[in-house]
Amino acid sequence: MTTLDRRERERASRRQEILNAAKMLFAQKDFHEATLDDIAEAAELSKGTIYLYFKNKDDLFFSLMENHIIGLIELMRETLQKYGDIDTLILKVIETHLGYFEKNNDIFKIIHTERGRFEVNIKNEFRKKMINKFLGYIDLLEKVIEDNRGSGFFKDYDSKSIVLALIGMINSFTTQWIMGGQRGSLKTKSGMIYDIFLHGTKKQ
Amino acid sequence: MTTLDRRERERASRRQEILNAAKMLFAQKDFHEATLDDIAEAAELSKGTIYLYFKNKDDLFFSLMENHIIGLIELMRETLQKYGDIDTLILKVIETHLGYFEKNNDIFKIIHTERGRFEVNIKNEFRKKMINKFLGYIDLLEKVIEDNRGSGFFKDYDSKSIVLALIGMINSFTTQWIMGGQRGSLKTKSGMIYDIFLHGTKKQ
Amino acid sequence: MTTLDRRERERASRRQEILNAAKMLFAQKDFHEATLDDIAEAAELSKGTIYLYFKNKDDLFFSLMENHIIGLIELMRETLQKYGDIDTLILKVIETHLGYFEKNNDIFKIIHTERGRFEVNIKNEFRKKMINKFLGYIDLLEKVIEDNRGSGFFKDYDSKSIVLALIGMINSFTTQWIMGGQRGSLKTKSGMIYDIFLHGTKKQ
Amino acid sequence: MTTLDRRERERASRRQEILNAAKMLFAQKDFHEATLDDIAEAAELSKGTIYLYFKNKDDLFFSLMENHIIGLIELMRETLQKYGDIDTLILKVIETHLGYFEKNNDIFKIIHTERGRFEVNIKNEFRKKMINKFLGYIDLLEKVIEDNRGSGFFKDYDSKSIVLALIGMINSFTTQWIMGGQRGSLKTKSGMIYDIFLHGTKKQ
DNA sequence: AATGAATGAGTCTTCATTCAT
DNA sequence: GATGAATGAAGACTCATTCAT
Repeated sequence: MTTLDRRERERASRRQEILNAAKMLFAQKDFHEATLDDIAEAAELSKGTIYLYFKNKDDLFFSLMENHIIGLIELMRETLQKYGDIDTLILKVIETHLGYFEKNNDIFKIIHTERGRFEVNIKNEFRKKMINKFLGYIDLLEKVIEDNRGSGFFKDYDSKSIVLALIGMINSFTTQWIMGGQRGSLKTKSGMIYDIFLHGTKKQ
Repeated sequence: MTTLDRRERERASRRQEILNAAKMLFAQKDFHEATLDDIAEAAELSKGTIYLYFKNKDDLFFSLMENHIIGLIELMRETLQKYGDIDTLILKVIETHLGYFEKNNDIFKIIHTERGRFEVNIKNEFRKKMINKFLGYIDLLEKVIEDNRGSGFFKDYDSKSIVLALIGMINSFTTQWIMGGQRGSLKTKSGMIYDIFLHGTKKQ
Repeated sequence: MTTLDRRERERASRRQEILNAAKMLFAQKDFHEATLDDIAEAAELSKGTIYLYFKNKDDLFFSLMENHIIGLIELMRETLQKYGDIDTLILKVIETHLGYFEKNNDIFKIIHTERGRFEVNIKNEFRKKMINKFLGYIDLLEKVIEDNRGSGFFKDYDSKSIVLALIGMINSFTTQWIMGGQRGSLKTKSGMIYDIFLHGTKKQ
Repeated sequence: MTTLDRRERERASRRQEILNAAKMLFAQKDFHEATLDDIAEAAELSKGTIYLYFKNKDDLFFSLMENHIIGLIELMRETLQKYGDIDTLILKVIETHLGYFEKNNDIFKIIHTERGRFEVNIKNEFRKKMINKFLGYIDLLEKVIEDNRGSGFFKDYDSKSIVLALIGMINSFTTQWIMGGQRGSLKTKSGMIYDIFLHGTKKQ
């Protein structure tokens, strides 16, 4: 079935092209301002074709997001398996997170622009699915804290709060880096974040 | 000029009614989904009237934001003048910020939903003005750090980074509180944020 | 409230203009082929304006139909009150029906073109409402038969069947007249229909 | 030429499959609402293949109709040859017509739904062809009347009118039967229609 | 012959903005 | 100043038709 395979591959690659075009546009304009005409033009496809690959604009948008959240979660999972020492682990978590968005800064822009939309107003199914993916990521990090509770490493705040503190800082620096025009490497901030977080949350 | 005064006052109050209606709707929907029809109806005014008070939808939106950022800055200024001791000051800064958004959670929702729009993609004038207001707030806090550098209180990271770390954490908890349905008082988080921030950024 | 009255009247007349334009176009093309652009242009209005008077295309279409069915029922009611003698009554019923569609032949075209659509496939609410209006008309005529049953005038077939026979013939001739280009007066057929129906359904 | 024959036969059967799928769908939806995608799926064929058998959607639709009108005409011709006595003949004509649509009620639904389209607004060639087929059927029945004029059986109305009266009644009952959900046999109405028509059109 | 991916014109509908009253 | 009717540009989505494989 080589023909079928090829067709399958072509379909997948076409889908990817659309997602790439969409990524570019959603990073520039916001959801409502990026039109399907724009996206089709950027993908060098006709508008109708997009509907062969995605049910509608929402589907396209959330597929894009989902893919990337999944990608980030995968990457983070790998990191978590590689390092045992909690100290190192935290640094690596920060680096992985920053690294991912340094590389995929378009996606960060989109998440940053649209996140509020599905966090605050959960109306439709797509958004609900989306937010669950996000929460999955938080959960993953929460477990890291939880698993290292015994070591007496962290203060007695609940794990979710500890994770929120970390994520909050990371996002803050990422935003800053994006707003400043992505100058230099975002990863250079890892050390500082690590330091502040570590001393901030460590049992004295 | 009592007549003029009254006219002036009436005009201002009308304007405020529109802003209130807009606040309610932008907190529920998102910029593009909240229509001027909605807002006019909520303000119990005709759509055309809105254009007598605001140049267009963008102007209405950014006036709303601007008012509140100014309000927050005012409030923060007062706080800063009241407390001299850096230790106490930091706690009070956190409390003031959390307190403001606990009270004005509609505005936080809007900022949270729309922030990305003017932070990441600065296209039009309104947005540029907006972002400057935000930066003004950051500057204000930066100065607090700067003014207490001599005391050897803070680590040698640049002041902006220290502020970003703090703001990032605060936002993270505020988002969490909003998403969780504003249960309890947001201010209860002040202590924890203070603790983490303080130990995280303090010179050992 | 003369101003309100005038506004009311203007609104009603505008609505009527739209209905007239719609009538013209639905008589020429079918529901799907007559576009809102066409209708707006014929009404010398912008497309958006139509939506100030009708919820959507379906609403416009069914309002048009409803108005006319109601009009026909009204007219028929008046006829029924004027004549007591069953013999005359039947002739007048036929004349009224033919007269109505001779005058409103656009509407007959539309009903004839679209009737099947809501008779056979009753999906949406509008269509359900529509068909009920039609059935109301049939009911009205059934009652005429029923009320004259005692006189031993009609054969013992159920009233609905008797009415269906009559309506069937009337429609057949109206269609023929329309297809033939509305030449001459449709009402000239009354006598023949009356004759065939009367002798066909009369008790021997 | 056995190969050619087989190919011929296969082609014909494929064509028929498409027509059957189309019949099913046009009976459910209406010309514009039944899409070629639907039809292709129902026929278990690719959309493109339909275009190898039919010029376009109109062609498919009218071929379907044409086939059936031809079928009805054939059937009626056979009936007409079997019975000599005008009395019996009329009953048999009614039974044949009702029988055909009882069996092919999908087709009746379609004709009922779409008839207006080609009867009232004759625009394109397909439709013109269609209407001529219909008129051919009327002509056939007209000839029956004409051929029995000598016998002094029918009133002196023109034959077309007499046929229209008959067809009108038949259609009226068929519609009723379809709308009522095809309960019982439509043919049971033959007697009544025959009775009303006979006495209605018979010379006294 | 058969496929089904691609097309793009065409449709309904929405909504910020204007303007006569 | 206030109104709200009218506008029309713009957007998401559909679907008959074509064509390379």
